[in-house]
Amino acid sequence: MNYWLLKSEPEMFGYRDLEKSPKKTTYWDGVRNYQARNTLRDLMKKGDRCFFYHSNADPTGIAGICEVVKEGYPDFTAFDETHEHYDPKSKADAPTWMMVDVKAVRAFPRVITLAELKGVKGLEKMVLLQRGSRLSVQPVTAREWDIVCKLAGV
DNA sequence: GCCAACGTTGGC
DNA sequence: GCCAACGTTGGC
Repeated sequence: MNYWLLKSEPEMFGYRDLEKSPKKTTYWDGVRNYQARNTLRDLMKKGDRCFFYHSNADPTGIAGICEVVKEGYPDFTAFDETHEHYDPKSKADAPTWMMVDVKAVRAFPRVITLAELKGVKGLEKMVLLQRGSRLSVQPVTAREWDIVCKLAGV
């Protein structure tokens, strides 16, 4: 199994929104970065687990865990002129952008904040904590995963 | 609201 | 292919 971290702004869509979604599942649309797109398209597999990270939030941090339930397929919001994620460069017969479906697994008993993660031994190389890191879909190692889950008490 | 870091665009 | 300008991300 592989591990990932997904960023979302909770004012737009937070972990609670995922839990309240039908079947606790949603499509992860709106990723408009090629490196993140490649991860969604090529690397994320059914059953993989993801941290759900709240960015631009108070506090910023990891709110819970979700699971990949559908592997990469075209992000159809890019085809819709009326959608805020519309991208005229992406065509239905040659889609530029991809998405996966994720399902809520469990909320952390408390948000594990970015500030807290920064001091933790073993997380020094976590992508999230690298200077200037902006990737919205990023890999997490099994070791990092275990450390964070232990911190959260799950 | 500020601003540093990053990715993309487009002129040359 | 270089690089300046621009737009976006995201912490604070």
